[in-house]
Amino acid sequence: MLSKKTKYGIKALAFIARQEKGNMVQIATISEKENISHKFLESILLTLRKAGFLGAKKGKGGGYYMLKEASEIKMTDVIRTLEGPIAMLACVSLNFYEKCSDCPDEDACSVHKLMIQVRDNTLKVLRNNTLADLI
Amino acid sequence: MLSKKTKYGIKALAFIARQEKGNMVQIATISEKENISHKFLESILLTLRKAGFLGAKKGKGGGYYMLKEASEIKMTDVIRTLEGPIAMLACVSLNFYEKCSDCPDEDACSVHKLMIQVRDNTLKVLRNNTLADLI
DNA sequence: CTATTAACCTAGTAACCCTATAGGGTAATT
DNA sequence: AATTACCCTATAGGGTTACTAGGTTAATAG
Repeated sequence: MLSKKTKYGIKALAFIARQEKGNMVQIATISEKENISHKFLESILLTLRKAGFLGAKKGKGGGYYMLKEASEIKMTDVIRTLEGPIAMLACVSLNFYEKCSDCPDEDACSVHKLMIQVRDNTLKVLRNNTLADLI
Repeated sequence: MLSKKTKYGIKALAFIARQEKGNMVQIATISEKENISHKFLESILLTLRKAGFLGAKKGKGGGYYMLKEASEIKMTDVIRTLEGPIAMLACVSLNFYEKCSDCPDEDACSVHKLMIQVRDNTLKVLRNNTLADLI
């Protein structure tokens, strides 16, 4: 299950992407419109800015804005930034791989093979969807 | 990410299904072969028995055994029993639906639509795989 | 130059869940 | 009598989640 952090982050990104180009969006605006706690959202947007999805400007008239076109932002990248691994098991994760302590031989593991199939199908969906598709 | 409970449960089911028909498998055997804590496994197998996947027999020569053919056990059912929802968000779950507190209109939610796609693809894989496919 | 605005940053935190571990007793079967 | 599942409680460390509090820094308006 996705954490609220991820869910809120995606909704916030979509909100910003819906604005006219160059427009600044403030935390408070998103917080109100999307029913997200102001402080929690603050930390989420900071993460997204540091990951290169957003730019920010301080002071009056400041706020957050898109750095790229929404169509260039793959949902895989957003979710990996906010949530971490997309795979259901660390031993089948492409970006967050970890060996299972209980498995001497990964290739012999029945669960492993199944979860690779699930991962591939999930990735297919998330790679084909960009932020633009959510708007 | 899947919990260890689910992972262990699937491995245990696969282990039992690999035996000759009618054979009893004891907790201790699975625990040793699959590197799973005996007590933890005990509670997992109990869950699986109560859910109707396994039968059990007490006393000498007792143990767990399959109640159905492995090919009749869909992975969706196993995972729902052990893990709960398969969907990434409760608001797109077929069996464990819950409304999101922050969404006034589900159909307008950008994340919702995406997660339905993910769910459908995941379900496709898990429904097409039975326990027999893991062996 | 000052006040205001709004993002930045560091902590902290309460509640909850995960992954067991431990112990003990009961019930059924051989 | 021995074996093996069943069932209950308790506990405990570690981690995550979803925030909250409060101060700092940068930009802009007047």
